[in-house]
Amino acid sequence: MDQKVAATIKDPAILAQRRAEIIDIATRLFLERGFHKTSIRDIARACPFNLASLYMYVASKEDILFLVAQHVMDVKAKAMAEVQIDEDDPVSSFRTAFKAYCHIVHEHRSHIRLLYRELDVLAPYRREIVMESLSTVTGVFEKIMTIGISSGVFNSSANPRLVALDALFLCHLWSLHARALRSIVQDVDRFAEMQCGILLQGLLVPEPARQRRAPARRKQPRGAALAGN
Amino acid sequence: MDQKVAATIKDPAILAQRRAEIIDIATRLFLERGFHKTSIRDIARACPFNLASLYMYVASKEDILFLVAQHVMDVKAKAMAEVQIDEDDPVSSFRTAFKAYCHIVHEHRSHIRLLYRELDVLAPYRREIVMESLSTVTGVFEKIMTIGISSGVFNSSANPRLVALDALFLCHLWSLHARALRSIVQDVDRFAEMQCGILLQGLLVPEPARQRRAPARRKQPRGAALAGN
Amino acid sequence: MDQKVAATIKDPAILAQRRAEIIDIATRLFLERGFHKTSIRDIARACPFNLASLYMYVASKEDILFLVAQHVMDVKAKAMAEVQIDEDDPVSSFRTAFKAYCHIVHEHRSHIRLLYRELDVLAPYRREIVMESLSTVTGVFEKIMTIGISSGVFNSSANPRLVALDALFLCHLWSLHARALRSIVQDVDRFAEMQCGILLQGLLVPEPARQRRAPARRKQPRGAALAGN
Amino acid sequence: MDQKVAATIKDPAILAQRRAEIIDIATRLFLERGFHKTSIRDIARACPFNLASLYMYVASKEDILFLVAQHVMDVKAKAMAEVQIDEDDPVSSFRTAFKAYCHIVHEHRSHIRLLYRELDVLAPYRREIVMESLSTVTGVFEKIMTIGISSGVFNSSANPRLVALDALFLCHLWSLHARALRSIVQDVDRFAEMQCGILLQGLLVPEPARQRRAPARRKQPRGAALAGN
DNA sequence: CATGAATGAGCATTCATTCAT
DNA sequence: GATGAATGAATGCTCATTCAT
Repeated sequence: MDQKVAATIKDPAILAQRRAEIIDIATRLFLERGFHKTSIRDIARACPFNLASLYMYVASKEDILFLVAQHVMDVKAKAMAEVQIDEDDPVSSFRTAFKAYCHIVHEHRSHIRLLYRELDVLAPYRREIVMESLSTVTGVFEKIMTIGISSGVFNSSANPRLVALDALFLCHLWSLHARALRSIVQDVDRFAEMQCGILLQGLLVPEPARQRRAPARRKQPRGAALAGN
Repeated sequence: MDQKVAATIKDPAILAQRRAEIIDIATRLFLERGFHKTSIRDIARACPFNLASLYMYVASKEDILFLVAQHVMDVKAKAMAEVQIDEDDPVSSFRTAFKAYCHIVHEHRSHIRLLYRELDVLAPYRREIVMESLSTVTGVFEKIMTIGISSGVFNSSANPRLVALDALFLCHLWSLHARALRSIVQDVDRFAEMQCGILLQGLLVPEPARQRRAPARRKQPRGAALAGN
Repeated sequence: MDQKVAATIKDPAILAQRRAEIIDIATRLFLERGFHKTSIRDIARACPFNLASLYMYVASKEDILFLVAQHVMDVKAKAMAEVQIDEDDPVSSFRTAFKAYCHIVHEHRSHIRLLYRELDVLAPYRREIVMESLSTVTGVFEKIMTIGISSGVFNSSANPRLVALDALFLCHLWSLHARALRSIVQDVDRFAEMQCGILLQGLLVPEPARQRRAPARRKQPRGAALAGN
Repeated sequence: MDQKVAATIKDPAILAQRRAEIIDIATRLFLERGFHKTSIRDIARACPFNLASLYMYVASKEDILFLVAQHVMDVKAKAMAEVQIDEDDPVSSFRTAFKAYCHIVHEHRSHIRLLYRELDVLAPYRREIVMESLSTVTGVFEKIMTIGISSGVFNSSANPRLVALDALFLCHLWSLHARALRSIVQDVDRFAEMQCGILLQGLLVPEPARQRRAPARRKQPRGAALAGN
């Protein structure tokens, strides 16, 4: 993971350890004040080594952001990789994966916000390297979708990759629009269930079961309709 | 929209015109290099007036970002307000609104990315002012949902506000992950249709039509899972 | 008094009135924030006329300080000129003048501090013009001294002009070292008396009356000696 | 003396040397053009190091003024501390101290003027730190006065602290009003003698020696005037 | 391998003053 | 005579980075 980031130091063990420290400290500071308002001096000050030394493990401030971004993605990917998924039952698999990812998002909600905010600082090729880590997550959903479609459980018109992306970002909502969501759902579990329900069942009531109450066209929606959920 | 941003100038006509120029230029530069890497000097250099004059129309660099953000939101809100929606048919209303918003997002895709990136620079109270503009869009979806639910077309278990937020965000995907999407869908129209399809119909094939190929292994009945908790 | 300050305006009546306004406002602002931290815009903002108009009555920021300084000196000089002095009795004249000037200093203590602080901003020739106003005050003391010396009441070895300057500045102490004085004397009246006493009587006990209590050489001064006053 | 002024540098020797250079240069510039008209760039330009380096030794422009002020006070205090004073003879002690301080004032006359002018720029707590150095000087006079009073040489009605302040200020006159004094006394020595004479002996001719030429007109007996109230 | 010192380039903002109308 | 708009020139300060030791 550290390829692409040049160092003046030779010993890989020291390098790894120092970088871990840098990542840890920088992440904390970037979260607190953002990338641009955190100076390299701020980072060095919090490090157990010198500002000049820092430049032995890292070649520029951008490098640090890259390392931090990669680390965040790594942690998320690993967490997702550990989720046990029963491939035999696509529906419950989907649910499990969705809920799991929601929890991961919840746990790293500020990191995700950080990435959405600061990733554009990176050179395009690095941005892409970071973004590619997403495939660990989308891959899970894609696989489930493909299985589900071929087994006839999932709508064959749904594009697995698009659905995977949707799933991913519907979870990210919890991090990106926390404020707006707070008035709708209080905890992640409920959020995960609701989102998953919408995604799986869709909004439409299935034709046969539908009974139009129309011609009702009142502007004021019925209390019951709103309270029903 | 210009309230909350102080100016040293008196003539409102000049103020409006100059600010329009500033917003235009700043938007372009912020998109190119980001807010922090764009200096006030860069902006002034591209303006037909002096750096000191710039401060007659705007009191700080943050003001400019605020103006830009408000402008972007305004344009989007106005475009959305012009969409004709037939309230009698919630489903087609939803589709129309969704597609319309997708197109708006498409047209302003870079601006939206800008907002996601730089909004955190603003003072919280200003961030909120900007975010409140979203209600113009979510409001449309919320209303459609409420009508649809009360008329029995939409699933009564769906929370209108959450769905509205989902719709919005599913459209934003087009802006935020254009790159990842490019390999899946080529044009907005198709994107809009697919997303709208997923949202409306869900991923599950309706029970009666389904023929399970694999041996059933459900942990709990599907309906129960949604209604439960 | 307004000579030496150029104006673009012709009508002397308007000029005088406007300048009076400017002096008033500028004095207030200079006292509050000092000369350098008061911008010409600050002054104009508090004026009933425009910043550009201000430049019709005054040619530069320095001009304003000059006007203010002259005004302050003028007011003090006039106040001193009104003091009734009985030339027949030099001692009581001296006392009266001293006390009167102490009160004037007290009344304008912040203005005096302002002058001590900011006068060096003025071009030397202007500084001198302002300083010359002091002669109104020193003149009073000089005259009293001269009379007193020739009538044998005052020590003929005392230089009238030096004494006059001393008297003046011993009064200024009240303005310049207010802080240090606060723990010694509370009100001007007492201060005036004490200072005047020292100046008139000197510190030495007249030879004939003196009785040395020596050889006492204790490091701790006697409580009585300190409490005696 | 350098406490209270933060630095980014670690080596105290370099810090001390650089600060000495800064103090030296800044003092010169502040004297020439005043604090506000001297820019940090002006100072840096005259320094053997860079503008950015300057900020390694000093954290703000105010710091520099503080350092300069402290230095001036320090030098004066040290010079005063070296004056040999014979406590057995308060009168000659007073004279020695007074003359010594006059010479110190003479040597640093421009620095004293600088302090009177610019000290108000400092934050109050720093102004106080600087002013407290005055006690080194006033302390000397106070002590002499106290001894002199208790041994009956000095007028017991004189407040030692006020006299100390007066002595100080009467010396400062040489710095603050050099111009006005030039026509009265040419050199410091003569000035010191005259001032000291006035202060010690007072203006009044002792009663027994006095021969009034004018008809007496006293409003109240002299002694009463001093003791009264 | 480590670090203290150093710096060129840059930043947001302000201000006294002028001038066309 | 009055004023709104405009600006050239500074100002105090910061920062990512380098390099001699």
